[in-house]
Amino acid sequence: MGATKTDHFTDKQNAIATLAKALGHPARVAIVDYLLKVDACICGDIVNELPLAQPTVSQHLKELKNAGIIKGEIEGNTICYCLDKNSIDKLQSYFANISIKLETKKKDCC
Amino acid sequence: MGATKTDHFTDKQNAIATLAKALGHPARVAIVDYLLKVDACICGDIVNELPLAQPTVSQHLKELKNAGIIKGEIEGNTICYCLDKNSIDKLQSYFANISIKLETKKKDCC
DNA sequence: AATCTTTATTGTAATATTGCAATATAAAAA
DNA sequence: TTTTTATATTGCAATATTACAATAAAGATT
Repeated sequence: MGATKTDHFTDKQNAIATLAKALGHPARVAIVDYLLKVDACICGDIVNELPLAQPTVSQHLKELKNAGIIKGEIEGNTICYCLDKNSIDKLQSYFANISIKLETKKKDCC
Repeated sequence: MGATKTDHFTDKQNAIATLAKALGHPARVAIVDYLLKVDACICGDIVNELPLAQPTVSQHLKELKNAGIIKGEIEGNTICYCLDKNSIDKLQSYFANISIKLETKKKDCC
């Protein structure tokens, strides 16, 4: 095998997994960090920021976009990619909820 | 190639990527959800909860543990795995920070 | 001790990911 | 229009992931 059985899990579980997976590579975390650092969407020099070749960066951007972490399109000679706050918030609230529930958990044997 | 160039990114980026990657599969999200739902650490029936064979579940648990999402050991006939609040909090604060920064961002072209 | 129960490990096949060179595409500049 | 600049796509090789059958390991039960 090797293919993930996504149809056996809930939509929410699949949604979280998709978002998390997109950030499961340091290059993509670095892209997110960069998009956050530069207070603009004209980010044509992501390639220069990363220790990766241009096609590789382009591929990572594509995956971030497919997962919904970033949005935007290219505009002429410059790309215009922004973080999608909606997706970030989904992740944030998912983990916040876990954290709160763990806080009030009685039995903690580990 | 195929190997990730982890040495070219910051420790924090690698740390976030490792945690996110561990949750980048719906089965592992389902395991986290289950560990949170059952208010105890004796969780010997995770296998019955998931649509996966026992070795596969064991492997996913191993990956969650390696990444630091869960902690614990087996105790006799029952496993005792708990969520590691520290890791969850790392993810939560990472995304919360992004969300806050996005909130106050001036230029949003997308 | 022999058996049962539970989890881990090994081996293997199928599939996915990562990375880049080469090339294509498309808008901007000359 | 030609050239430049910036990004995307294709094709391919190396590696990683996913899944499970078979088996091992180890504590619990009889």
